[in-house]
Amino acid sequence: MQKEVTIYDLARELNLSPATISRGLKKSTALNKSTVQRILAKAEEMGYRHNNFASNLRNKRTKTLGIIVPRLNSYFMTSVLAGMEDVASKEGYDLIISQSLEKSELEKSNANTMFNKRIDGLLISLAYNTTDLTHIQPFFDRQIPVVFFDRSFPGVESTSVVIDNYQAAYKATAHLLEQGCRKIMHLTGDLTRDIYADRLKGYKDALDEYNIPFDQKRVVTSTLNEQDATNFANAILAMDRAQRPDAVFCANDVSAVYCMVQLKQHGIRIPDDIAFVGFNNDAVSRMIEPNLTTIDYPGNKIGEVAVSCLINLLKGDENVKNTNRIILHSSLLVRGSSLKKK
Amino acid sequence: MQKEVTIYDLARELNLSPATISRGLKKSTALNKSTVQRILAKAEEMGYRHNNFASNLRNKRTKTLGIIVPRLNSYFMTSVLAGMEDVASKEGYDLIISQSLEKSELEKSNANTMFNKRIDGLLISLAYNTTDLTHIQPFFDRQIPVVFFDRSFPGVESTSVVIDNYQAAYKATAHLLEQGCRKIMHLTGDLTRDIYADRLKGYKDALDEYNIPFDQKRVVTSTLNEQDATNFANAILAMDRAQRPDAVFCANDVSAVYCMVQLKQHGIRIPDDIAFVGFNNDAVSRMIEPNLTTIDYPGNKIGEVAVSCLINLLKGDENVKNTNRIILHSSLLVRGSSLKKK
DNA sequence: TTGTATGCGTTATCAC
DNA sequence: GTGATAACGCATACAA
Repeated sequence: MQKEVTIYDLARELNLSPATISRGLKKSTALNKSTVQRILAKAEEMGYRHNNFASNLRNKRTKTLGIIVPRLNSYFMTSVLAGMEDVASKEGYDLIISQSLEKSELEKSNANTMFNKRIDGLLISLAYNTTDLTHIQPFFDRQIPVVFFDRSFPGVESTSVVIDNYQAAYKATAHLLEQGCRKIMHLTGDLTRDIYADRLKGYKDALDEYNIPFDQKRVVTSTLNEQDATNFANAILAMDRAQRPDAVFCANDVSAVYCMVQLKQHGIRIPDDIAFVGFNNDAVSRMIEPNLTTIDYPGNKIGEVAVSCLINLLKGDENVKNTNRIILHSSLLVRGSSLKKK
Repeated sequence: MQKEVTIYDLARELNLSPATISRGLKKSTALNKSTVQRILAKAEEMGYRHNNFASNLRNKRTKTLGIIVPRLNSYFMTSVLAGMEDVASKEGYDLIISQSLEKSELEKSNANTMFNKRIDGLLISLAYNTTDLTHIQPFFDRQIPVVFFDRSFPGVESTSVVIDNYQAAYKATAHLLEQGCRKIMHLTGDLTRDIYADRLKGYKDALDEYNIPFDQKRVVTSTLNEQDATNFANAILAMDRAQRPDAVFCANDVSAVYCMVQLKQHGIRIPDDIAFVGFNNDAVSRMIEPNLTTIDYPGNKIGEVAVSCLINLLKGDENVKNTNRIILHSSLLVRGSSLKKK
């Protein structure tokens, strides 16, 4: 281990006090411009590296943000993280990232770990089956700011950065209705997650707008994974003609794709027999044939906004503190899977 | 900000010295068992949290490992990270994760950031176009251990955790040959990355084994992304019948899938006209029809091994220091895309 | 087995 | 403008 250069070394070399060096390094305006220049130059020359630990110890801040996500393996999540990393690093914050793998248990344990690591703030997108926020309570208790993104919690006092899932689902469903579909099924996730509840509501209201009676049997709740999507497809295949849907609106792209694969293997033509709309604009939506119509929304932006928001909270910004929801724009990308030939 | 409990608080409560508390907290065997118990109990009771910063400052270690990956958005990478997180957290290490997005420039800047954050060790999978290791030199200079995984660098003195890409590619190609394919094309990535060079070699040697002359025109280098895969497919479509391949071996699944999609849209039947083999066992390999034959290898395991290795290095383990490559097992998963009907 | 004293590198509070 | 000093919380060499 090589010896590290400290402010004392710089002080000695420049015949200044460590205090002055410390100020110079952060370009304090209370110092002579020329002094600052000399200090910066010397630091560069001697290969000085700021020591976060001493600094954190002194400041009682860790300059670290914790992130808990359900999974990292979607294009959406990757974009979110990229956006977060971008803003965070500009503001000098580190990120600690962990996955809950959609399990509430793991989410709790991750939150606990982060609490013990004394992160300055937490960014979290909830797991499927998280039904309470007791594991977040320690953060609330210590006034450590928490920002929810994408998957939030109803009625929570923290800020949430989300899209208008209701609106997006409404648009998706209305699009199918415009294509002439009348028996539209909806494959959704756990309805305790507000994003899925909101999407269901959008679906319902669109039907209502077109005077199609809502039918509970047309809504299927699942984990949206490969197995469930295939099961869902099999259920459709088992229906008699009169029952069969002429369209399916899935709450994510992955489930839509697996479902389409299964249906196609059994001779269902898409979109002629059944039209499809997904959600997320994942890469897979462009791999399936026909390409999947889906809802696109900006992961990057969500990440950027969430971190900015958190950092403003850390700075004690009162405006942010009173902001409950930040809603970002989403749009419908129409592709082959939902375009009925006229 | 609530006041934190320190070892001094515990010392006062228990009428012991801070030194004893410090020892007790790490269950030093030099202490009375009962003393340790009392300390642990009190710590629990008072809500004591260990302060990493004070500890790191004292120890001159950060207990943080840096990870640089090309991208986070594949199932493989997610598995690798999960494996890394698992072992690292068991050993009390934090992870800082960053993406190079396949750009050497970004990789350099990330490495630099991590160097300045004083990570104890670095885990890196190189970007496509990284041709030198000058950005890693500072780590070598300061004897900060570096472990390469998946994508390594030829001739580097550090340990690498990889699979036998040569063997895997050999198996993949031999499988196609056994299916009766004779005009096998290979879509590969940047050949400066040894994994792609090795795969090419495996492809060549398998051909050789079957006495098929190697033809440079049958090998296409690309970035393996959506656009390149589609272009590659178009090039195949533009060939006259005699030239057209009867099989394609792609260096990853994503390119194979995009290529298949494009070919299918132009009436090519898979596997009858052209058989396909990919690499990675990504989720998309099971979304395409027919399902893609691919090479499966354990991301989790690679992550676990890489971190164990790095931690042993940090402990000064000489055996690891002298280990140049750790090679993990991979296997061929045969699926519809390469199974010619007899 | 436990206690004393000190330093890790930085920064904030006073001084001057 | 700049300097002296203490404090952040922990861990270790040395004493007892």
